[in-house]
Amino acid sequence: MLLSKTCTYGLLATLFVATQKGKRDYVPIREISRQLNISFHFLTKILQRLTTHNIMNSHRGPNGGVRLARTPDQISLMDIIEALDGNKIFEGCVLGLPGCGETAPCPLHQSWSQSRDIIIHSFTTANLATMSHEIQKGMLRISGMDDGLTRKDH
Amino acid sequence: MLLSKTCTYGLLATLFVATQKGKRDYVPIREISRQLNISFHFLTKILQRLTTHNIMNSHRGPNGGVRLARTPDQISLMDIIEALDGNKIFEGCVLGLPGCGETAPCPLHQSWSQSRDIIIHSFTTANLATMSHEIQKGMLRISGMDDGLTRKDH
DNA sequence: TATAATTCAGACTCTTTTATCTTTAATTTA
DNA sequence: TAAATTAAAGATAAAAGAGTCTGAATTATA
Ligand code: FES
Ligand code: FES
Repeated sequence: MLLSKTCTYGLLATLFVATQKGKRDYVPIREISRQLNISFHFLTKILQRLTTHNIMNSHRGPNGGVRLARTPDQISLMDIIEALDGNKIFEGCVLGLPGCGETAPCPLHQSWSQSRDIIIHSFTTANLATMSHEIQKGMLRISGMDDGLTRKDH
Repeated sequence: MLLSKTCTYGLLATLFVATQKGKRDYVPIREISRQLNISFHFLTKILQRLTTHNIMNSHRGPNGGVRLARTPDQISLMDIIEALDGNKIFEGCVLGLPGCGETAPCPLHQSWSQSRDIIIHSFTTANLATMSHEIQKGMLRISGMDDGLTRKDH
């Protein structure tokens, strides 16, 4: 997998929170967990990291939860990916050779670097504002990942 | 990482064997291990799997080792990737949602599926024959991955 | 036939990722 | 102030991936 589970959960949760904009101040983690069918405690850890990376704000107590720390148009998908998976996942040679570059390319370099640039570009330019609009219009989905398993800790 | 370590080692080893074409019949795994700085026992397991998938032939005893089971132009990188990482790594939604497709795309579907097609296409069309030629001409490299660590089991 | 070279096979360890559970601290509301 | 709600923090467990080790089986060759 390109992205870790931690990262995909973090992206989905952030997108979900973005769609809740205006409905309330903070979104409880427990509700995100239930809506997206992600383990509550696992999700808590992920959102903690997003909080320390200044992507989310959190608040305890009744009516607490998490909210976006910045306006949605100032948060790109890449921000979230870097916070959770680090900024090294797109670096380096796909074959593990040291020093990926044109001077000493590996057999896959040409095709890989081309794809990689496309991915990086789209992840960097895609921000939460435009995406949450499309989600709200029903053009994109962020759920439907129910795997039939029941989790105890929702 | 897109490809597992098992898979990258398998690709490098196969490319190395392809460049040895003509020099000898079978290439000993121990020599591949030394040349590419990959743990001998780990590599042995990887090549066993390539043997059962009919990508390699193996031979025991003195002058034994592995060789390509088919001519290099009949083995694509995708053959090796599928044998080692399975054919599911390019399937499915990058966000883990069920049923990746145009009818119910996730927010990343557009950019991801585009890059994915490029990668799949290049891995499928790239075969060992053309690559080993370029490696032998010094245009592409498959080694240089020495990480400074000394492995005990070369 | 003895010996050395080599793959084959399985069990085992170590590390990282993923997930769960429990306790603590902060906050609101009544 | 008491009770309810919620995130924070930490300990632990389960699963998968990566790597190691030992011994057995096979083969060429002297
Ligand atoms: S050198 Fe291998 S991907 Fe660039
Ligand atoms: S639906 Fe997510 S990548 Fe296709």
